[in-house]
Amino acid sequence: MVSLTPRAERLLKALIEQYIAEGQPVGSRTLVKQAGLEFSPATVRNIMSDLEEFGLIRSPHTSAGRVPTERGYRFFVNTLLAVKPPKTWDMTSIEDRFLADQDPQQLIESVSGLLSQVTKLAGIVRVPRRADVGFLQLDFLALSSTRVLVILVTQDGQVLNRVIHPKRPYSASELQQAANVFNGAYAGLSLAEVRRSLVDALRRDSEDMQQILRSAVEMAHQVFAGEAMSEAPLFVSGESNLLAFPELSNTEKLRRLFEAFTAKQDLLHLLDQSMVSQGVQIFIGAESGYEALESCSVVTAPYEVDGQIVGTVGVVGPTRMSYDRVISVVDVTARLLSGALSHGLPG
Amino acid sequence: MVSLTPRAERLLKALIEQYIAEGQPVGSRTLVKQAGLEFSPATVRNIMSDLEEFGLIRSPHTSAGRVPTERGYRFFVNTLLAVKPPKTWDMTSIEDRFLADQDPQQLIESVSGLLSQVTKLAGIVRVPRRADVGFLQLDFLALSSTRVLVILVTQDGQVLNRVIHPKRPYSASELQQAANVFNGAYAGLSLAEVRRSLVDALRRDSEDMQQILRSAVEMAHQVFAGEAMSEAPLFVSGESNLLAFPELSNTEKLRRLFEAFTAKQDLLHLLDQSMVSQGVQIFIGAESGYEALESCSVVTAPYEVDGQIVGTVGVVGPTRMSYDRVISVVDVTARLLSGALSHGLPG
DNA sequence: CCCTGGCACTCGGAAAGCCGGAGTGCTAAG
DNA sequence: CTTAGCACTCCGGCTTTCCGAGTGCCAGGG
Repeated sequence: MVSLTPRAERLLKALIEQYIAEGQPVGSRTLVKQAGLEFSPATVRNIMSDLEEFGLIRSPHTSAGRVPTERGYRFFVNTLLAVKPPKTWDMTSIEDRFLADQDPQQLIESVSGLLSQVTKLAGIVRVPRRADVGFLQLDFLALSSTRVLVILVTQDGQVLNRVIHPKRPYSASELQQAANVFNGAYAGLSLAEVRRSLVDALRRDSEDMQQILRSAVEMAHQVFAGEAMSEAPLFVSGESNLLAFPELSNTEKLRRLFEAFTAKQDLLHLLDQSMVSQGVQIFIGAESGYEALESCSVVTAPYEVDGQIVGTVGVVGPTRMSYDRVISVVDVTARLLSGALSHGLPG
Repeated sequence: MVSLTPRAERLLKALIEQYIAEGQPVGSRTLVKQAGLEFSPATVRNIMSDLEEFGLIRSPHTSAGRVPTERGYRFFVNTLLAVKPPKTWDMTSIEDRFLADQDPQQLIESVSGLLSQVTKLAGIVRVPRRADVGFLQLDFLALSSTRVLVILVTQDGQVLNRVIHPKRPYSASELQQAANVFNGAYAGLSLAEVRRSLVDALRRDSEDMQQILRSAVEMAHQVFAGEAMSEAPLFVSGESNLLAFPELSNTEKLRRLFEAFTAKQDLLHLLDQSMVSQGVQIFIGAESGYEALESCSVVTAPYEVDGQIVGTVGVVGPTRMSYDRVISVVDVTARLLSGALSHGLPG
């Protein structure tokens, strides 16, 4: 870790803040004026020279001002940034969203929209991979003589449904009974485990299985084999906000970025990393390790249900973003979401 | 309607096809070469001059070639275009999607992705506004003593669920009974009508209502009052495909367009229009009436369930798109979707 | 020793000028 | 009516010029 004189730190902070605000390389003169520094441009130039040696800033070319490097941003967020609570205006618009009492599921999905609206960047939310969550119960509901609605409820309150066409008609009471037997047999496992058990049970095809359980297993298998189970558990919104940033508006990069949003693969991996530790995490530029996120930063924070981390919320924007604002927004959103989910479930 | 000499029509067709393929203004010389015309560039210039007077083509500037106007595209699709069935390759990739037996709901949502993949443009799907579809049945499922999962099934196979927290605990049989009574009372109405009835029933608060129905009405009301009911019934995918087109890559237009995709309002109105009549509809450029879709065309086709139009599939791309290909893809997709939905439901 | 004013230097970006090419419109001849 | 020829236009790309912003360095002053 580099150590700078207090003056150099002050300067760097002012420079980065200025650059975040304006998006233009900032020169010694403007920096003196803007930050109200008590020394001259020449001095500033000397200090800048040092900062450049440390790799914290660089000049795009000889006679432009300086812009922060990724390392500069990193130093900035690590040691120069005092994260304040969100502006009251932001705060209220976030809280409003959580006041409306909704389904956990709907709430989670809406959070990405919330984040994008408040930060004017792209909001992302990663929900638990379906296969990983706990199985709570299954129910069969006859829609007609040939169609049965299978409802799968997970322990975290997600509901999955699918219509299947069983081989023979079942009466309502048969279905009821089948569900009861099934729930008894598979209570407490994770969805992935249930799926595995189902495959086993079908393969064994044992005669000793109750007839009714057999039916249930066959029908349930159709749900657990469905692609809904392996769906990428990621919501993105407000991608179009990123079009407003000139540093991203140039064709190829933008293209890559948007494809990353659609493919979701990379983002998912990134958010997985962020789930291992608590609190806000920040990936600046290449730190994320994904080419598509080259000149972007990602700010994430995990949220939890009953003390257990289950997902992540976050924001994607250009490296030149208002880290203090974004960090506080992401942080408070994750907290409120955790609260809303943990509050809503027990009781 | 303008009437052109066969030669002029041939020329126009060749010009538009060339322009769609290359995206560059096309001049007399290249046109002669490319289309293998048996007359000279000078003649072509004369004819082009006529076409320009008719407003079918225009030159971006004096010494560029000609590009089609919106009117030109319109004439092209109306009278010059022979819509062929999709290329076999497209066809198989479409059919593959429909082979996988899925939920109607999942199928519908996946179609926008399908369209965008096949056409390399943005795919859109409009599903019935929730409030308009017919009510089929409601069910209550106890998750815990304080949480009840309400499952709402519509006649077209959509399933809506929501967790509510009733005032007092209900036993499974009470819930069962409540659902039965409720289903009997509201069978056959549209969701909007059900909602209205519920509000009425709650307002009247009449003593003569069965106790169990009262409970059902109260719980159901929480579902019908939820925002899921009024959700914009529109799916968009593959927006990022549009970044590949140079004519759209210029900042502000693109921005508008993407905002239209997020806001959904305009697209929804447009698709509403397309639902009134059968078959493929094409909105070229300003024809749609929405500024955001300025240099875009929209190709749509309604799909039906049991002979009733219930939604629309479509594609959004630059006015310079391969209309023949896109039209046939949209058409066949709508047909297959109708087939899959109508096939799956009865039985 | 550090700060500061001064100065020469560099470089990018805008403006201006200069082709070359592609394409047109017109005209006159076949 | 078609076509070859020709003059003309205008865009795009290229170079040139110029200006301004900003730097680095140096020498003088606190």
